[in-house]
Amino acid sequence: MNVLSQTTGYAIEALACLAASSSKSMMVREIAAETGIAQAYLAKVVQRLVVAGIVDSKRGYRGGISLSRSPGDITIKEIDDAVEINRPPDRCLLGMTHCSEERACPAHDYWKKTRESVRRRLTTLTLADIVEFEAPRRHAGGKEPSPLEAG
Amino acid sequence: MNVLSQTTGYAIEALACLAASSSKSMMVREIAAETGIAQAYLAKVVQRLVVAGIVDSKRGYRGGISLSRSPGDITIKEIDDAVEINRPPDRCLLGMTHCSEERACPAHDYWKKTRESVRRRLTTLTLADIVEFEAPRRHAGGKEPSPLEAG
DNA sequence: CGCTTAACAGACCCTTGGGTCAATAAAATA
DNA sequence: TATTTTATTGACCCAAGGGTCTGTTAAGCG
Repeated sequence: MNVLSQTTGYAIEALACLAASSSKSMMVREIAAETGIAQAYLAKVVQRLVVAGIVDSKRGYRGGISLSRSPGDITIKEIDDAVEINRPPDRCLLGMTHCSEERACPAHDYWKKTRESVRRRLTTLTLADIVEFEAPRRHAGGKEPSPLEAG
Repeated sequence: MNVLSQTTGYAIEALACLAASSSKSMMVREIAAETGIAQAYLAKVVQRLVVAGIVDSKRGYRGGISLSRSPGDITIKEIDDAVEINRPPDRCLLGMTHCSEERACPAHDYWKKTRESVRRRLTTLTLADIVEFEAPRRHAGGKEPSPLEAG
């Protein structure tokens, strides 16, 4: 489990941005501009979300991406699983390579419980929670003036 | 904070091996053989422990390394700090890059508490605990018990 | 139809952690 | 003193995550 990667963080931010938008569909370019994530890389991340069925995409003129479900039905854990393709197995808290269920380290049970707690948190937390939580700072205007909004 | 690196795990295993040994001093080569850690790399890891003052070293004939203090006085956190030279700052649970004390993510407080709990655990746990915990399997006879042994 | 547009896909780059290898420095001993 | 021995140091190697760049495909529009 560990902590979510920077890339997963991008996915969450992007999806939150998409969910908070008034328009159902957005271009990757717009999301990149609004979140400050590098566009080329975000495109790759989004692709994984498409494959996982979390977002729908449409190519070409007036294309873009949109959520395939309601934000409340998209869990953070799900996003993480979609992005973190072939992730390494859970690591021992103490970094010991031979630590396992049969051959445990002194912190094994403690860490197992902690991981479990985190996992619960991630399966409980949905995209809707993220959006709601970020709502205030969105209204505050944010740091990036969002050049596209002016149209 | 996150989880300790594989390298820190090596350091812990090596120090535990050293602490459990009947002889006060051991050669890096011996520790490598006993723990299964690659000798050349272990030498580098040990070096950091020397610099941090956790182990003393003596070069040349009949040289080797030894603990500078009693195992009960060496905490896991301390070992981690010694090994993890210029470590990156704590990351957000959700991987969000802009998450900070002022601009928190929905899991920020939860994760802060969890990290704190882990930190306490690591400052409490000492090398002596590791040794004690591993004592049984040490008596069981070597690293790979070789399943055939039962015969 | 051709043009434009935006998602998609692949090759490539850079940094970091883990790891090897060869040379160097100091301590004991013959 | 020469030799052996072991820690120490620096150069280099490899894989993975994060990131860029250059196309290629599929939509809409005139």
